[in-house]
Order: sequence, then structure tokens, then C-alpha cells
Amino acid sequence: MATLSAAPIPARDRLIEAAGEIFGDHGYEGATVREITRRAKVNLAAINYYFRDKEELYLETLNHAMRTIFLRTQPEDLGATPEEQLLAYISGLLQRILNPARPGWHGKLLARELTSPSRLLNVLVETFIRPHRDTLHMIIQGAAGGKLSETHLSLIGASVIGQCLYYRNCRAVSERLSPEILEAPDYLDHIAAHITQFSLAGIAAQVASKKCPK
Amino acid sequence: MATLSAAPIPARDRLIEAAGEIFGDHGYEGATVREITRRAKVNLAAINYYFRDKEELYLETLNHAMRTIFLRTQPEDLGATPEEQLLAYISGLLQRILNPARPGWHGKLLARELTSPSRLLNVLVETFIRPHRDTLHMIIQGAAGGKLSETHLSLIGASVIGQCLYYRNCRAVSERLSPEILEAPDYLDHIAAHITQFSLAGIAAQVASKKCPK
DNA sequence: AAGCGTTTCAAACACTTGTTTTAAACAAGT
DNA sequence: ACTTGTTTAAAACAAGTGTTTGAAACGCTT
Repeated sequence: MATLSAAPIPARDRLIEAAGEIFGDHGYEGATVREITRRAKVNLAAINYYFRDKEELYLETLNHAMRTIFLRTQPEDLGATPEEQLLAYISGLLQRILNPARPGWHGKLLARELTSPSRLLNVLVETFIRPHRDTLHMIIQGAAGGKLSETHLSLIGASVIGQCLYYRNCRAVSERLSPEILEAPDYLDHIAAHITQFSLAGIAAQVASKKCPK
Repeated sequence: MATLSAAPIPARDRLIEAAGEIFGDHGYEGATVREITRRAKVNLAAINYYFRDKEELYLETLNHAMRTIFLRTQPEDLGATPEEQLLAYISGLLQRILNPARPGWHGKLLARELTSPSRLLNVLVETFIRPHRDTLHMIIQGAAGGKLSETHLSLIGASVIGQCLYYRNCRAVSERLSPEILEAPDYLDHIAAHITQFSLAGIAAQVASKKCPK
């Protein structure tokens, strides 16, 4: 009764939340266990109690972020036509890595891991990223009409992903170079629409150049 | 005479070179001055002798990398047609951030700075990045025939840059998901050609949808 | 040779890091 | 009452951090 509004979040969960924020902002080596425990409002020794050490806390936190970012969405859930599927895929990805409603450290942690991988990257790629990539390739293949080779699929997939990750990795630059894009309240939708249209045209061109070589 | 083949590289330059490698691999906070001085084969105190402290060494190193990465190339140097210009621009960018002949830490340092900026980012954007961005916008405008608004230019520019940076930021993932792309000896040319074709189609689609809205 | 500014060196400084230890307090279950 | 697992608290540990110091060695001009 008295503790009705007091949120009884377990200490371990508070630790992961605080660790995510600080690892996301300062990286693994830049983060200190003292600052993490301070923000989590737990004792200094709690890290070594709930986790073996700082590294296991990091891996656990990273795993937590990856699991919520890479929710599996089946192609049939995305839409009817390949165009709708691609838009849904891109929009979903942007939401997951940029939506301010989600904890910002999810995307930050992912971006850090991609740029300077830890020893978890291998399992991370196979468990989370590759299935997502396969879905994307299927959508692209659908939009192209089933004509593209594996190499072409990889190149196009990289083009799509690269366009999305730009707004996460280079957000600071983007804010300075073209603030007008990020200011609109529904800017994520605008960006998703642009990337979709841009990429569909690229795919079509790829198909056309394949059909009549030269 | 006796010291003919012995390279008398000054200690300060050796420091910057070593600092670049280690900052690029471990980030600012993960790098230690002791490891830097060890690799540079200078005394520990040399950092505080040639630079005020660790931070000034980092800023100096970052500045060095940016200056060599962002060589100014005028549009007229790039080629005759907008298509050739875009290819030259993309190819040049990829070379600068990925060419293994160059010191690898240039690109790594840039990628790190974009993802988690230091207090140098503002001057860095204005001095190095914005002029480059303006060049790219000019090329895109040329390829589009001078029809695009500032916002569209920014979106398309981000798409082009994002595609290029993908291979720097997500190299580790790319190596695992599609190794066949990175194995070819002239893979940078292949990627540049793909991104150019892909982007030209995207630009054309943008122009078309602008002309006949609906 | 002597003097000079520049550069190198080993040692130490004060401080922070991750981790461990010991103790005690708390709630819940038997 | 007595465990049991959880949480807090304060202190200490060894190792590593960036930085400073003072003296020695160097290269050069006078």
C-alpha cells in the first residue's frame, strides 16, 4: 500500500539500464563501474555480485539491446507488395535505431559494436543480423522480380542498410549540415519514404542493366 | 653517409603516427599514453613535452587525419559529365577511407569521431566536411538537371554518403555476411560503380516524381 | 672548450581503475 | 527462531592511469 507508486525495479535490471546508457555514451573502456553503480543507485559491489565482472555486465547489456532491436518481423507481416514490404522494413529499422521513445542507448550500443566489435560480434551476426539480412534480401528479390544474383543482392542490401545507418552513425554531423531534415516531427517517416523510393529506383536500374547488358 | 638509410623520422611525427593507430583501434579513452610511447619508441614524457597532454595529442592526430582524408577536389577535376563526376567523387571517398595503402587509422579515426564526437566536431564539420558536402550537392544537382530543392539534395547526399560509410563502419559485419564482395582485388572499384549506378537511378527517380507529382 | 637550447631518460607523483573482502541489514520461507 | 538469498555499506587491494620532475645526453654555435 505504502509502496504502491514506488517502482520496485530489481537492482539487476537497474544495473543493465544504467550500464546501457553509460556504455552507449562512453564505450566499454570509457565507462567506469563507479559511475554505473551511482546511476543505478546500487552499491559498488553489486556489479561483481550480479555479474562476474565489468565485461560480463557489458555483454549482458549488449545482448539485451540486440534482442529488443532485432525483433523478428516476417515478410508477410510487412505488407502485400514488395514496395510496401521494403518501406515497412526500412521504416521499422529506422524506428528501432532512432526512435527517441525507445532508450537511446540501444542504437548507440549497436553502432559502437559495429564500428569496433567485441568478441561477441560473431554470435551477434549469426543470431540477429543474418536472419534480418535474409529477410531484406528476400524483399529486394521480390522487388526485382527474382532476377538478381547473390552478389548483387549483397550490394543492394548494403546500400539500403548504409542509408539507414547514416542517420544513426552520423547524427551529429547531420544535425549540423541539414538540421531541417531532423526537425520535422515525423522526420523518420520522411526519411523512410525517401530511402525506399531511392532504393526501389536503384533496384530497378540494376534489373534493367542486367537484362540488356550494354 | 653512415645514416643514409636510417630514417630520421622526428619523435613528434612518430608520436602522431603511433597515436593515430592506437586511438583508431581503441578510442580516446581506451588508448593509453604508455602504449603510444612504446609503439612510437619514445620516452613516456615525450607526450607532455611535444604536446601539452593526451587530449592535445588526440586533437592534433585527428586534425592530421582529417587534412589528409579531405583533400579538396574541385568538380572540374572529377570529370566531364555529372555521371563521371559522381563516380569520381564516390571512388575518391572510398579510396580515402578504405584504401589499405593508406594508414588505416585515418578512416577509423574519422568513423569514431562521427559516431561519438569530441569538442572538435564543430570546426571539423565547417572546415572539412561542409565544403565536401557542397561539392557533392553540386554534382547531384548537375546529374538531376538543376531541379532539386535543398532538402532533396540533403536527403540524396545522405544516401550517397551513407552507402559509402557503410563499408567503413560495418566492415566487420560485411566481412562475415558477404565476404565475396571484399575479396576481389579491385573491390573498391566494384563498390564505387555499384553505388554510382544505384544513386544515379535514385536521383532520376527523384526528378521524375518531382516533375509529375502523383 | 664552453655554453646553450633542445631532447631523452628513469623515477616518482597523485589519482583512478576494477575487484575483493568483511560485515551487517533486510525480507521471505520453513 | 533459523535459515536462505538479496542488498547495502565501508574499506582496502593491486594494478594501471596521466602527469611531473630533475638530471643526463645530445647537437649546435660561439
